[in-house]
Amino acid sequence: MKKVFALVDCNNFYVSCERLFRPELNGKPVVVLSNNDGCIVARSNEAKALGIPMGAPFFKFRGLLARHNVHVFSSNYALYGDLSSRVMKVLQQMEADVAVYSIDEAFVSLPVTQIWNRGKYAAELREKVRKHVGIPVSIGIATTRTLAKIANRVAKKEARYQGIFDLVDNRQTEEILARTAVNDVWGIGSRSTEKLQRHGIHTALDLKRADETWVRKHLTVVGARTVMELNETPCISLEKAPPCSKSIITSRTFGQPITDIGNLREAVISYASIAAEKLRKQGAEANTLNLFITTGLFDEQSSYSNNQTVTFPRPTSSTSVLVTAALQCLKSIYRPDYRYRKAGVMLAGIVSQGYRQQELFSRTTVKEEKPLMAALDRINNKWGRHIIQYGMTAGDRPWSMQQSRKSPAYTTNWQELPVVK
DNA sequence: TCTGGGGTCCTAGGACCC
DNA sequence: TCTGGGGTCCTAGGACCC
Repeated sequence: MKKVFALVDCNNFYVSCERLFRPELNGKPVVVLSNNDGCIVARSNEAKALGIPMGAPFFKFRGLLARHNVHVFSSNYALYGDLSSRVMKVLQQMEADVAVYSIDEAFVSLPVTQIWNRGKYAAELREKVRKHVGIPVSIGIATTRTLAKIANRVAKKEARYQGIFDLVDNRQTEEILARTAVNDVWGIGSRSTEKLQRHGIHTALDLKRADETWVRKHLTVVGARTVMELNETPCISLEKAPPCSKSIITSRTFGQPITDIGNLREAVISYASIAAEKLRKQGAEANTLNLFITTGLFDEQSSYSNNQTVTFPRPTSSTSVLVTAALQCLKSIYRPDYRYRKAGVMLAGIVSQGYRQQELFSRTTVKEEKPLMAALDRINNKWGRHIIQYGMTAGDRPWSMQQSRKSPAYTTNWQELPVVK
């Protein structure tokens, strides 16, 4: 029997999270900003209706937002992450095979027994999430993930379907594909869209019927897979539980440009520490660390970017080792007199600790360091990130983020619990 | 003044080996 | 005139996603 996928996608997720604790904002225009209050990354339907595009720079839309009384929030990832895991938990309780795809989306592979009953099953899913978490979701159902994405768009856009749309054995399928622009197909970005349009392919239906060899040649196997998926042959697979990620990046744009190496060092220490924490959370260790610094893409004539990689003699997750390596990199690529805007630490060559090969000759300090790192993580978890930090000086942090409109961490910090009056 | 952050996968090309 | 022919592994860069 054919598999059937349901793509469950939270509606305007970050906005819905904010509204959960500010119900008076339902029906009003709301947007959420990226780190540093840089871009608009989530919009309520009312904000979309005002013509605010996804990813728009905040400063360009300030006027419009003010004129229409749009509520603006800085991003609150502690809140969104917590609500996301609650949504995913509800899905997992439905005896389905759940592949979490992003913070606000999951592909649910329907249990065989529910395939004939899929409309009802989806409605039940949707209701459970609403009741237990309070976040509205839309569900698209189809025989491949690419088609489920398209079904989800329909569910979201057309109110009459009440948040659920089913493309399995649907006679309207071709009509819907004909109405879907090719750049709205999952996996087709702007570059591919250009190529396809030049070749006369404008809609999802055109792409479905496109010549496979041509697609393979110009869009590689990735594009060819998309065509197969449009033709109901599933070939994009997702790991249910990825063992551990292949790379970890921690990078930020600074609150203000930095020239001083002292400030840069502090930012780098902080990013390396966060990356090390992420690594330990997965029970993993990394082989290499890469540090990059840049003056930014939109900058004046004198721009400078550089990066450097260190490879460790053996994989590590120790904050002190990673911080030391990052600082060495910084020393060798730092050039004075530039206005730096961003820095980042990237860890790669990641292996889970269990897989690490035994070493014969190392007189490691690992034994003593493990409990230290565990204690560090415990304390920072309990009291908030970076209560304890490596070699930081107190005082100004010109590099730290600007987030002037952040909502409280309602669900993850005892100090910020919502109060019922 | 002001344009995010964190990932994945694929391909081409270089280095190296026999 | 006319450079061997495969392999493998690694890295950088492109494209895409949310």
